[in-house]
Amino acid sequence: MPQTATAQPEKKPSRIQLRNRRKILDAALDVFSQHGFRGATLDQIAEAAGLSKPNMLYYFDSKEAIHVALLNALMDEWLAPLAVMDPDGIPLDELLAYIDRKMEMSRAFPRESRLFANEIIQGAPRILQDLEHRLKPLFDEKCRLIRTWMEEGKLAPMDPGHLIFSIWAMTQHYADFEAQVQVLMPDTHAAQESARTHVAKMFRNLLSV
Amino acid sequence: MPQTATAQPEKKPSRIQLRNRRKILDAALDVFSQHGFRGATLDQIAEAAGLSKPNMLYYFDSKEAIHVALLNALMDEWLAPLAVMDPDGIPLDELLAYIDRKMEMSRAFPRESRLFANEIIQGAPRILQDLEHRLKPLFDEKCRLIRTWMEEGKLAPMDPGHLIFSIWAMTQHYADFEAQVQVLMPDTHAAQESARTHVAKMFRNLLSV
DNA sequence: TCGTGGCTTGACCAAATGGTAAAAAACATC
DNA sequence: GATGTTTTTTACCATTTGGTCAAGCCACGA
Repeated sequence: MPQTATAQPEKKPSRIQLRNRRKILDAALDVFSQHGFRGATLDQIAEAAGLSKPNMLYYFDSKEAIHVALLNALMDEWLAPLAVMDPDGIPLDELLAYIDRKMEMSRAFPRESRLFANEIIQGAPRILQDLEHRLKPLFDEKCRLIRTWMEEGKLAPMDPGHLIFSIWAMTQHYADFEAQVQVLMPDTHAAQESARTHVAKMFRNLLSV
Repeated sequence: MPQTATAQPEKKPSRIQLRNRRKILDAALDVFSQHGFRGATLDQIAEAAGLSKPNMLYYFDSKEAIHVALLNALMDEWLAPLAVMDPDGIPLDELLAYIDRKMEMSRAFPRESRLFANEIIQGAPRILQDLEHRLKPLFDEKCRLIRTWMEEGKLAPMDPGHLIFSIWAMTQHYADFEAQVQVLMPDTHAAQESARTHVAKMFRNLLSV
């Protein structure tokens, strides 16, 4: 059982294991992000991964195990742009840089964005714990930081929590609702580019004191 | 075949038909908005509707027929707040009123919001036509209107399309990602209220010339 | 080069799922 | 209350789905 996340003995994974686990997780990202957990099937994932279904289940105990592993593996990566915000930087620059990083991630990793979006829209049944224990502390910490900046008069005053929500909403919209954006603004490339400057301007305007 | 939307003969539906079709659509809204199309099952919908599965299929030809009927029935209602924006009103007031209507809808009808969100995140396979033929014309019309207002100097200049995206992103975020919002801001009632003023201030700030 | 243990497969299974057929029940109309 | 029509139920079906199992393959260290 190479996949058990149980404990001590844990041999180091072989090259084959690493390669196949990566293939599975990548395929799962494709399928889960497109159909959500219940809508995705093991056969789809197996085919996308180029493995047989039993072979896949040799690496992960169950469908749910794949999903959880995927979310866990991506969570840190997904939160990195926020985590990196520097208390010693120039407040407005830090926030605008954060927004730009998020816009860039949305553009570069739409599958990841939709994976989380699907999970959360459906009530986050499989990552509520993670939200509590990994997202919440980070969120609270950054809210305190931003509030401090505002109290020092470095940023326009507002609720830091809602500010962060605004940033998430705006940046992820272009990835999560890409199908709609594409219908309404057919020139996707231009839309992406102008979206970036639009969002940047919007928040600069909002945050400037 | 009471459910065929085909054509002419179409007898007027009986009281029982109306009642049961409403029950089915309401149940389907519950289930589809929570699990997405592929993740929802007919058994779940039937149970939520208080009908047997075959009885339900007496009213709708298939799972897909229920989903499509639901989306169609809700589309106009969902677009009403935008449609109602008045070319002869005061530009800033019109837009802020629109934003407020959207925030209110998000609060009052989160299921509907999530239904569309699920469908669009998953690539909108069953309503692309509708987006093209019902949403796009309305979107284009309102973009032209807003552009006119901006050219008249009544609003700060920006891309009207991205402005509308911003409004959608911000207003729907609180419904679609409610699970996350609830983890990060546990006092939901207060969050809802402050969200409203936050978003209003944000866009007033952005749009004021 | 020969085992041996990690890796892969084909055959299989029980449960769930979307959907059907036909009879029974309920209802309306005369 | 007989008769035709709408609505509901019971029993069923084929396919899909998540998952298992035992046997076979193959890579690699001794």
